[in-house]
Amino acid sequence: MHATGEPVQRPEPKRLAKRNPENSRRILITATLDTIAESGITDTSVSKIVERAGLSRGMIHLHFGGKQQLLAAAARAFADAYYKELDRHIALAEPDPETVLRAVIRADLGKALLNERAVRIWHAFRGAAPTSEGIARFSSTRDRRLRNIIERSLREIGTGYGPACDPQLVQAATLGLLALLEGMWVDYLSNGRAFSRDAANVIILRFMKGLFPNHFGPDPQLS
Amino acid sequence: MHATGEPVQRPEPKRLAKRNPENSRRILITATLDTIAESGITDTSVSKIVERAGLSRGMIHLHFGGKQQLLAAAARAFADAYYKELDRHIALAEPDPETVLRAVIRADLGKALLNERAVRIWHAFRGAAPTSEGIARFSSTRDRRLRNIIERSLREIGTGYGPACDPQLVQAATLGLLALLEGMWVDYLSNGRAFSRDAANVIILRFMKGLFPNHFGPDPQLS
DNA sequence: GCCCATAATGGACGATCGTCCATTAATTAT
DNA sequence: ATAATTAATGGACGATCGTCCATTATGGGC
Repeated sequence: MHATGEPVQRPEPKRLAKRNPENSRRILITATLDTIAESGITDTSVSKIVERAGLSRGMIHLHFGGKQQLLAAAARAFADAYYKELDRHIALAEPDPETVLRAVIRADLGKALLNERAVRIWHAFRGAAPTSEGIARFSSTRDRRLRNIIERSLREIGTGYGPACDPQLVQAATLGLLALLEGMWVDYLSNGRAFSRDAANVIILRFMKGLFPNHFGPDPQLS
Repeated sequence: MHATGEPVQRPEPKRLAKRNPENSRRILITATLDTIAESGITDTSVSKIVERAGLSRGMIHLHFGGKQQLLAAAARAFADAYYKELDRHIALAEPDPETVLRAVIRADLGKALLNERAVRIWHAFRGAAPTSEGIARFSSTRDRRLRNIIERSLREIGTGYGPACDPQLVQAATLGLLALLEGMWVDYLSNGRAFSRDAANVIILRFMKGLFPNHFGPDPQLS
């Protein structure tokens, strides 16, 4: 026993985690996305992130310089993951333009990209983008890249409809398809349980066939 | 001069604002929506709201019971304003179903509903809805009501296409049109400057005409 | 003119926010 | 083996958060 009432200052032999900065960054980004999906971006705090990550408070400032930059990095990582999966599907479909578009639609509506976690994160970033430069950069990237992919494929398809084809048809169809995909994500977010991937796929194909009657027939894989 | 260094405790004859609780509620809701549009929902604090409203701190707790309920009330007010404008357009168009749908599309893309402030607020609420019951209630109201309006009109139009018409066509077209409208709002948010109301209108009509060839011909008011 | 119900005020409060940094420990270089 | 480098820690810090309430001002009913 000690004579004084003072508690013994036990140095507590701190076991630091293995040094692995790259891994720490990855863990922090994942924890950030998970927290946003679970609590919403408003309630995503530094404390919640580091607690989920199992790392110490200082890591965010050390590796990203601040919370805002971490959010931007998370937005970038999220966009990268989206395109990694999308590109995988597109690579299998090329070079036929209609097959590419079918693959894009199927991938965008697939479980890997369209799920509760992803759609919550997506819309949280969308809502925050107008007032956060760092987030906006990677929230708009998707549109640009995806739009180019769609537009290129549609232009190729459009040539098959001869010069009689309205030159604005391709642009209209590009914007419309993008809007349809976005709208389906919103529908999934709002209606969750009632949403059907196959039904959404069928609807989009119907709309596309309306503009390009010689293409986008019913998917044989779907009812 | 005063003998002591103590500043005189001037009672400062407080001029309270006129008593008008209903007006105070309205001012607070407007200030909330303006703050969300300007700073994003993450940075919308009680302090910012009351400062913009020119009212005192306690008003939020007094009139709404807390910040969360104020946000919910603001979401409801925003949805109400949307439908007030929409209903105004629909009333002029009834009872012809195609005219109603054209009015819905035109109203949804019009300056009164689709503008920078509105679209920022809309997406901020959308992003917050999954984790806020109060906001979700009035964020999904729009879908339900709008969907019913669209579905009813489309069903009426669909009958003109005889029994050969796929019974799922109406449902598909309803979901597709909703998705297109949502998607156009997202496009406006992301691409702001490049967005064209008339172009969006034309695109949606094209898509609808693809499903209902005897309807939704080019709007004579548009190029 | 007085009273009473209550709209309005603004500061106190503890909690939590994000940032920062002195310290500790793990790794690399010498 | 020792020094130098830097990843990792976790608490301190002031700022700001949202809530709450004692107090003050107001307007309608008597």
